[in-house]
Amino acid sequence: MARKPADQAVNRHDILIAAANVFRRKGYHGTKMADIAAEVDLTAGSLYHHFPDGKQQILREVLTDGLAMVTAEVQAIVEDNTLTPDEKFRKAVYAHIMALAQNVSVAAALVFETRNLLEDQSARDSYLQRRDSFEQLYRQVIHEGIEAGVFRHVDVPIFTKALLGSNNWVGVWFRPTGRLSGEEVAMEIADVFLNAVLIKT
Amino acid sequence: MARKPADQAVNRHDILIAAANVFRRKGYHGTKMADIAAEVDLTAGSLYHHFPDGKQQILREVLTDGLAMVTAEVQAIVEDNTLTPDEKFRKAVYAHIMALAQNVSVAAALVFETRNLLEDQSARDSYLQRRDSFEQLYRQVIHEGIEAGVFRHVDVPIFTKALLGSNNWVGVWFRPTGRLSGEEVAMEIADVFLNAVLIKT
DNA sequence: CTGTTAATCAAATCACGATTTGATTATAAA
DNA sequence: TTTATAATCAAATCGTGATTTGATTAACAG
Repeated sequence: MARKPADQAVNRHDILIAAANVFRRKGYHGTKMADIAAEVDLTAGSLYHHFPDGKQQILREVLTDGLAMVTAEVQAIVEDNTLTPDEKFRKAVYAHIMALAQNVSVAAALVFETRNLLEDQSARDSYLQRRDSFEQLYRQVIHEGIEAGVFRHVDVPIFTKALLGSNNWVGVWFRPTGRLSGEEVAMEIADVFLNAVLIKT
Repeated sequence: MARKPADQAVNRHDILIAAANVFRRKGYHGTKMADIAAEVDLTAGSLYHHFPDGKQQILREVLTDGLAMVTAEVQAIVEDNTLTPDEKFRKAVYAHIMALAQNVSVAAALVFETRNLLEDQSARDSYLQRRDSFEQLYRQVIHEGIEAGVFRHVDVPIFTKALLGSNNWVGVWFRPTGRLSGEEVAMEIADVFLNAVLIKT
């Protein structure tokens, strides 16, 4: 009945990656449908075959997929209850930064393009809600550490914002070709925040 | 010879503030000249009287003025050599965040709109250079603390990026009507990063 | 083979929004 | 008062870029 995609045919995922790349270079509004199309050797019109709702839909999917990816990484660690609070915290931050460093374009989109989602009231709300849930993961980890008596009594919401700010920012400045690898950066930043919360012995 | 501005006439500064406000709501590309004009009760065309180079010039001035303002605040503290390294660090972070919290729209522009400056090769380069100088201020302070033996041997560039990430992010989420005042937020975050670098006793 | 649907393209559409232009008005200086 | 200039407006200009439309081609199902 239906036709199976041929090898050279582009798929939705290729387009989303391409879009994220262009978004990083030019920003959502600065990106033309033709730019995204060119990146995957198509014409602008052809994109509507894959994304009937056009540019806005592409942005929406770049962000939801990106957030889902990052969330999955962090959640896996948060749910591992064999870890002590400080190990859990360190690993969560490490995993978070690694996920961002390995997908810089998507990471940058998560920082810069979320604002351009402000149409589609429903789609946007559901995205923001998932973003809040992600933040909640960190609050929970920090809270557990405080309860367990290993973390200082920091203001959890503010500490979390500070942490997210640093991590998100990695998506803005990190370059795989830089002085340090993603692993090293992730390690260093995890260390900074762990030192910031740990009770001094 | 020339005419002195009447009381009700708008001036360049009013327009820049208005522009920053609209930028925060809609982003640079999402902002129409008419939007900025409306904010100060003018028509789009009239803006060209104050900013002959149009929208791009307005963005450029919002950013350069904003960066200059923030830099001035931090620099004043960095240059005060009566302060111990840890006091200097804490006060610099505090002043930085206070400056951002008191000018949220400008702060948000510094984060989100710098990318849209990517025209005017010269103007852009000079801006980026000043931004680097600002970052350099922090690196210096941290370096001094390490030399003085009061700070851990953190990776200075990475630690600085982490700090800037957190601080910049304040411009994104902070609302003057929120649970905590700018002072409280500034205090809390300064505390987080001070604890992160201070050598445990 | 033949028919059906997926993928793609080239060429319209169609709006929107930055900038320009040509008055018009207000105010300070003389 | 006059006059020059600043400040402003309303109405064109002029491109650009998202989306639509109507073919055209390709690959699988039968």
